[in-house]
Amino acid sequence: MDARQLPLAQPTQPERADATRNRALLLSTARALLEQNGVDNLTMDGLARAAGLGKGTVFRRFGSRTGLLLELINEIETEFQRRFLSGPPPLGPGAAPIERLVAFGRERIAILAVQGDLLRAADEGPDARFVSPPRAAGQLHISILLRQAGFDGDVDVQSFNLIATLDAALVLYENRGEQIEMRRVADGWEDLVRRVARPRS
Amino acid sequence: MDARQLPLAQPTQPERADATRNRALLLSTARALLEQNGVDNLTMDGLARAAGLGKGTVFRRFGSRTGLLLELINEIETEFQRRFLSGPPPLGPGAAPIERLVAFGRERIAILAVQGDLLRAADEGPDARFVSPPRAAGQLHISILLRQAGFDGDVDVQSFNLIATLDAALVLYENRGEQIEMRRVADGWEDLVRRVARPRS
DNA sequence: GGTACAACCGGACCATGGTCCGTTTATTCC
DNA sequence: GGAATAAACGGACCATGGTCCGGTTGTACC
Repeated sequence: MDARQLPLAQPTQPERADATRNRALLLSTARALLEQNGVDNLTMDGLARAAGLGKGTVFRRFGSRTGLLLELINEIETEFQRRFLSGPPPLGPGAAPIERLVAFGRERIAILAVQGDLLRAADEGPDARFVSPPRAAGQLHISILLRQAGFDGDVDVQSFNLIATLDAALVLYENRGEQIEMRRVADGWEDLVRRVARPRS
Repeated sequence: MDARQLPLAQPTQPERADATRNRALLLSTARALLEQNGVDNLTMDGLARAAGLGKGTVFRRFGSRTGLLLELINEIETEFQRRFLSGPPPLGPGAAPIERLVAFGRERIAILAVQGDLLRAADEGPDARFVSPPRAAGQLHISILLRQAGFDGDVDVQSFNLIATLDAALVLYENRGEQIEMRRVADGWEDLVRRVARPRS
């Protein structure tokens, strides 16, 4: 059992009171703007102005637009993580590894169906896409389950392959661009997992 | 047998002579800049200046930076496409479908090992990533081979899943970020394909 | 050749992510 | 409370992808 958590979730170094206040203000303002205009229209400058702060402040707090989105997503990801790490089966511990894997993907896809746009926007940038802590946590989880299931292949590589299959942009494109219902995508995940997990030859 | 080709490869509507000339000039200039400075330092304005043309011209010819990169890549993709559509086996026709699938991924990964940065840069943008003609062609190819192999699952969804596994950014991250040798990535592809293609249950 | 028109060209202009640095302010320690 | 310091702040500034439109030029047709 690996207890790695989202770094975002743990309290960071002591932050000055005004900084903390502004972070909270920015996050709530961002959420409001998000709900109102959608993620595509959330600009850093606009957020700064709406919060009555300077643009520099926004960047200092979150580093980049992606960083901001990552914090906005944090709640969703943390909740998901909690559920697959310690929630009820079949997602959480207690069910067979394969069943947990199946549930993991199905849950993920269900989340994407609802929060897809935000999740997708959050891992933009061709590089940063793989560095995000939530993604790393999910991949680690897959690795662990694969091993527990007695997977007899290259766990590292296959965990990359499996999680790539749950990429927000990919799933959203299948669904919206290609008109494939989420149900089929989810069934596809289950089928893939079961095929992959069977002993080799 | 589906003869769909890269739209890029077929001659488009008659283009005025100066336009054609400038397109060629821009492409060769871009290639020179690319070799010299790397893809990250190729800017549209810089290209225009280096070619002695206006920025608007560059955008008119290629639509966007991604469009330009797509044309730069066209040669590589067309060649690859030719090989898997009509080249010698096991990549081309003549080998068993599964073997062709295996060869397809291995070849793709080999190409990424060499031209990775350019290929990755070419499908940026969270949306446009799936629309690019080369990708569509590759996915279609996978679909066809899966069917020929008698695959008994959801071909559409699994072709998405399989091709996602060969994404440039993903493979490059495995290799460079996680220090997984390309050989392992390629072996992982083969293993994945063979597992997926076996009859269900 | 001349004329008309569509296509092309250029570069000013815009939007937005990100950086910089002089100024302000919270905090700590006397 | 006051001084010292590190952190935070703000907004001007930069780079770059992308748009626009008035002027130019290739091409077709007479």
